Amino acid sequence: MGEDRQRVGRPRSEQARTAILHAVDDLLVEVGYAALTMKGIAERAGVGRQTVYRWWSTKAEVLFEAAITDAVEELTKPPQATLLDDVSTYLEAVEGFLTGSHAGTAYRALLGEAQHDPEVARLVGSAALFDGPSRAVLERGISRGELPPGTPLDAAMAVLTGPAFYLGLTGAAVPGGSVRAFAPALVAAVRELAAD
Amino acid sequence: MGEDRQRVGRPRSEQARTAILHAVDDLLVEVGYAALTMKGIAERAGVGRQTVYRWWSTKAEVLFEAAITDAVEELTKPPQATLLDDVSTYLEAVEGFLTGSHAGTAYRALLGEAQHDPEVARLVGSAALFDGPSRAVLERGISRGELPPGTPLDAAMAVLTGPAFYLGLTGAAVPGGSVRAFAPALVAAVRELAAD
Amino acid sequence: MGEDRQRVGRPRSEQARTAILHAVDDLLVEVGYAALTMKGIAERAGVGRQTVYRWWSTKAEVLFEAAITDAVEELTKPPQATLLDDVSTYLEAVEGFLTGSHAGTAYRALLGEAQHDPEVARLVGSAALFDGPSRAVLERGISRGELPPGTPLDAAMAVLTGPAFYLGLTGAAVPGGSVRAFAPALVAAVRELAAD
Amino acid sequence: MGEDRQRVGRPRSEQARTAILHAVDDLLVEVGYAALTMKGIAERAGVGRQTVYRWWSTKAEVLFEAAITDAVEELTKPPQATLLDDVSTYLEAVEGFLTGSHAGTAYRALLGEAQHDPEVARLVGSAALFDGPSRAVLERGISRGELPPGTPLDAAMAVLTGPAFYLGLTGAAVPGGSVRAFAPALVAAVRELAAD
DNA sequence: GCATAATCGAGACGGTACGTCCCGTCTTCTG
DNA sequence: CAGAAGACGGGACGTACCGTCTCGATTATGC
Repeated sequence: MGEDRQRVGRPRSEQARTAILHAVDDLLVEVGYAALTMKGIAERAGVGRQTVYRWWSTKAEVLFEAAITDAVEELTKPPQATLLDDVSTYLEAVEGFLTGSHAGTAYRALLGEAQHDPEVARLVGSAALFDGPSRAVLERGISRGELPPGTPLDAAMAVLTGPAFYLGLTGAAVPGGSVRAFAPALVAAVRELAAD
Repeated sequence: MGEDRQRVGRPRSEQARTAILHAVDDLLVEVGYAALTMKGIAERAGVGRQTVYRWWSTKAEVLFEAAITDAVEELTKPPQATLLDDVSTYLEAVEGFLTGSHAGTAYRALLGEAQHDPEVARLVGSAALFDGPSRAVLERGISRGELPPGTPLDAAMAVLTGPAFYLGLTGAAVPGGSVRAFAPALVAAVRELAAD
Repeated sequence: MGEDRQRVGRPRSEQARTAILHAVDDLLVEVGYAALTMKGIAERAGVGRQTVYRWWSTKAEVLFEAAITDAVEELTKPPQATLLDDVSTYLEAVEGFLTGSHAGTAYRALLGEAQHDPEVARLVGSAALFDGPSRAVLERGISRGELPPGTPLDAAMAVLTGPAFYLGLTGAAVPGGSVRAFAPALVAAVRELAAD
Repeated sequence: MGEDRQRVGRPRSEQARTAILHAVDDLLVEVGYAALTMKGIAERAGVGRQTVYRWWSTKAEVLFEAAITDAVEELTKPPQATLLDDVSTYLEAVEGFLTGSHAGTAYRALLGEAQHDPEVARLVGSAALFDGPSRAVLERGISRGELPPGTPLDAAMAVLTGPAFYLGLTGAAVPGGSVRAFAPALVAAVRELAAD
């Protein structure tokens, strides 16, 4: 596949790698994405600048690797008994992730950067962060019989994720105080999609 | 308020102001937001650097002023005969704005910057770009009797805007080829919101 | 000539210029030429790095400007009564300059750099540091009648300067303890040159 | 002395050693001394970096070993019939060596480095490159009876070598076109030295 | 003939200077 | 007296070498 880079010579230092990922995590919280620099990351990690560049091209790539695993975990919640509960839980997870979490801050920074850098856009797009969790909710709904088997998943995923995503990204206040209140409406929307 | 800044001396050059706004517009297209610099804007406008800083603090502010009027115009479409048509037209406008338009590129860049700069977040938040157009669609629905008077507008606006916004910002492919296909589902969702 | 660079805009800061020249002088003594860096010069002078590069391309150019005036002064001694005394004094000046003086250290460093950088070679060659003083010694000898008017000056200058230069550059011990002892022999050599 | 370094283990590779010396020779000509790097030498020689460092500390040391043998050879010319011819031939050899030869370029580079690195100065001083050849010329003069037995050799060597050395190092044009023209004057100077 | 040991090429490591770019401020001349 | 021009101190950029280190592989000696 390509995973066998370099067979001779000194092997890559796992210690340096984790020090860099930790440094980028810490610095994002401490100084914010705008003030995050490759120089700063290297110094914080106690690592040569070249060592960072050797394995990642931009601060976006480092941040992506540092944050994406946590991000997926935060969005994955245990199954609920009903579709409505499942959707409510998912919406809450999305809201919490975007507005209150560490990994979510990293994701928003990356998505922001993606708006003016196609390279980062490709990187972030490759994660398709919300796809797995939202698809799981829908598939559980189908297997429970709460949704017809022909439900168009891609469209339904966008319907489930969109509103909370929009509120999180624009920083708008959540109407009604909690995004859980959207659940019945979005379930209705998904059923309507399936009916077409 | 403070509209009478400077009563003696040479008055502010309107010519310089518009040259700067045009320059920022052009440069955004030509080099992208990341490579947009205050230095570059001043040079392109044929203007001293200080003159730019005198009226705007950051490139985000210049861009905001240059793009926001166009943005509102692009999102405002003539009323349609039915709620369903109105929603379809609105969705199409949002999609076209975010993915295909000049002003939309500026908006996405600003929203991106807002993810890592609270100052810009405040600026972009103050525009609440989608609020006017989406509220208008809903109010027309109410006045036509297609929606109950008690429909919760803020929540409904997020439901209408969210899916297209999500697809536009993440660069995902639109399921079914057009966002118009979401209209029936979103109308159903809005009605469900109103029913609670 | 070209001395009128920049007629508009902020003028060059004389304060920065002298701070840089002093810094380079100090650093040469403190850390030596090899450890002299543009970065170090700028920091020592309390000046931006770009400000150094704006007016000089290399550390050699800065050092040249900082040292060359002093160098000429050190090599210029008051006229003596006889050619022999004049030559002795000149030889002593050359020796002292190359082995014991501040400006001489700078000159040796530059001449060293000139051996592997043609640009520096041109710069140092343009100074022709020993030409003025050695020619003056010879012309006084001619005007006193101690040397014939037809004495070939260029060759005589090389004969007068060469031995002390050779000893100074190679770091060899001076035979007899003082380079003054070479004077009678070199006067004889110059007379022989003139006789050809 | 210390010639028995390592008695067990893999012996030093003579092949690597000569590859390094050849590489340094080639690179000096191709890129010049300033752009000569230990990294470049190792890569050109097809050798690990450590292998170079194991046997030489600096690029100056490698260059010294690569060039010094050739240098001595170039300065050693067959004896001539008379002192004047011997001196002329020597002067020509010095000039050709410094300005036209491969080994001379290396010597000039090393002498240049010696001006700002005492370690290199010691190394180059230890060679005393011109001592052997110039002393030979003088001793032949004495044995032929053209010079008195008491001629002070060290001073005479500096007188013979200095002018051509000065012209070669400063890159000045040779007055009269050839250094051979200096020979009678320098012979006169040496005789005057002996007479004191 | 098998362990020991020093060499080899390769290449990653922590550092540091390079020369460039832009930041936001300042100081001059020009209209 | 605003505006253009452009120099100022500062600091990050991405690159190149530095000299050291850690690999696996190779090639001698000595038990």
